[in-house]
Amino acid sequence: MGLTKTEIYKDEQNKLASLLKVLGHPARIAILQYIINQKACICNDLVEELGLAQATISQHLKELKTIGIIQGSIEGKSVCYCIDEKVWKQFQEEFNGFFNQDVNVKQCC
Amino acid sequence: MGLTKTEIYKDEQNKLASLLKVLGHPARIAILQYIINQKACICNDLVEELGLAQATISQHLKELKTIGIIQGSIEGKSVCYCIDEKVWKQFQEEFNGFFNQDVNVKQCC
DNA sequence: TATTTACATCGCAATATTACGGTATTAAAT
DNA sequence: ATTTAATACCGTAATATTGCGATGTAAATA
Repeated sequence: MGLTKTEIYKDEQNKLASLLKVLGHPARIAILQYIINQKACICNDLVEELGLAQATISQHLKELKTIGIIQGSIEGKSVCYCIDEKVWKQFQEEFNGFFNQDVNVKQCC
Repeated sequence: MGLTKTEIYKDEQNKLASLLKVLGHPARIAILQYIINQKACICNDLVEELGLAQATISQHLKELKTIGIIQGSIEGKSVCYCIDEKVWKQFQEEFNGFFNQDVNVKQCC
């Protein structure tokens, strides 16, 4: 075990859950916030901002890249990471679709 | 290792990440959707809807209860789970605050 | 009272995640 | 040409998560 049974869920549920899972780590939230506020964009700046090893930051950046929310472009010997606006907006819609839906609270509890 | 270094992040970042982490599993998304749509509310109904063992469903329900998004009330020998509307709305705001913020896409990438 | 039903909890095995040191690569600087 | 700097990737140890069978518990029912 330790393996999620993805087969039994709808594609949408798996997709939404996997996005939320990637975002469900404080380092990745922090990285996104730094990038969004333009406090840092270069990997090495993030290493100094957060107190994590370079290998660890690189790994988190990779996961964020996997879901497409950021993209990196080589800038000399550094890499500049930015939000992919298109994907960010897709996610906004995805999350709004779920979290901003009407909750049917019948008086069963 | 394998232990997240929570000390180095802001409280808000840790909080948001931990909410997202709990929601980052398809079973928990599916459970929330069933409850929201009133397709199921009783634990045992969820066991039949999803194809997971009762122990597993119970564990996922527990995690959802931990973040307060659902609450359970004893109903004879069953337990009825419902969305906690107050908490749900708090989460909406929390998520909207993050995902609906303006993304500063400077032309660095 | 004995049995059944609906859950929660425990304990385990399998797998995943987190964090990091070490190393390879590539580009700039010397 | 060598060195330095920035980063990706690999392997590994520690820990967390997933899923489930087994067991315990409380309420309903026979």
